[in-house]
Amino acid sequence: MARAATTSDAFNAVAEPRRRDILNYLAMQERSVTEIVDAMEMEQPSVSKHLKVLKRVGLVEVRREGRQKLYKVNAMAIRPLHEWTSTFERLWKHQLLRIKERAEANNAQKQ
Amino acid sequence: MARAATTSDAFNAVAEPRRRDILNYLAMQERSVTEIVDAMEMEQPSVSKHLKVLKRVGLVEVRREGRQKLYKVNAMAIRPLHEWTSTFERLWKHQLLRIKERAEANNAQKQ
DNA sequence: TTGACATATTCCTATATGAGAATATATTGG
DNA sequence: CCAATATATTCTCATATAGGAATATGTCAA
Repeated sequence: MARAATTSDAFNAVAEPRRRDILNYLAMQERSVTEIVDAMEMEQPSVSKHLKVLKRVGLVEVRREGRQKLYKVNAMAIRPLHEWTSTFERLWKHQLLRIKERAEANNAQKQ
Repeated sequence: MARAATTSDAFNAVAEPRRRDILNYLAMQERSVTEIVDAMEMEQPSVSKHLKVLKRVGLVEVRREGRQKLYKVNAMAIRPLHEWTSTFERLWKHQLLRIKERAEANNAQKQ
C-alpha cells in the first residue's frame, strides 16, 4: 500500500505546506482563484489543483460570481485536527510546568 | 516534485492514521515496541518504521531499558499543529454561533 | 457569435511512500 | 560464547503524488 491519498481526510490535505498557505490566506476573506494565484505566487493550475483537494475534504467552499469562482475556508473542517491536537495539550502544559519549575529551582540555588 | 517527505515535519508525519494511533496510545504512558505492536495489531517492522518517522520529526523520544526501547510522546512537537488550527478557531465559533442563531429564530417562528 | 478573461483538466515524470517478507543488529542470561 | 528476546533495516512493489506544460472548459461583453 502507498501513502494515503491527500484527499482522504483533512490531516492529509493540510500536510502540504502550499495548501496551508492557501487556507491561511482564505482565513482573512473569500477570494477568487486569480487573487490566490497572485498572493501565493504559484502557477494557476497548481492553485486550482490544490483547491480541488481542499474542496474534496471540505476545507473550502466555492461559489460562482460571474466568471470568477470565490473560495472561502470552511473552518469546521479544521476542528477535527484541533480536537486531536488538544488531547495532548495536558501533556505539553505539564512539560512546560516542569521546565519552569526547574528554572526556578536553578535560580534559587544561585541566590 | 513529489509529495513532501513524511519526515519533513509534524504535519506530514501525523497525516498517516497509524502514526496518530501510535501517538494516541503513547499519550497514556511510555511503552515498549512490543507493547505497541500488541496494542495496535500491526507487524513489528511496521511499528518500528512508523516510530522512526515519529522520532525523526521529534514527536516521540526513546530510551533504552535493557533489551527494550521505551518510546514516549514529546507533546511539545504537537503544539505547532495546535497553534495552526487555533488560527481558525474564531471562524468556526462564528459559524457555530450563526447556526445556533438560525435555529433559535426558527424555533421562535414556530411558537 | 466571437474574443477575452477565468478556471479546470490532462499528460508527463521524478519521487516517496507503506506494507510484507526476509534478514540484520543489539542486548541479556546462562 | 550461545541462545533467546527485542528492535531495526533492507528489499520489492503498487500507488499517489506536485509541478510544469499544454490544453480544455466556462462565462461574460459587445
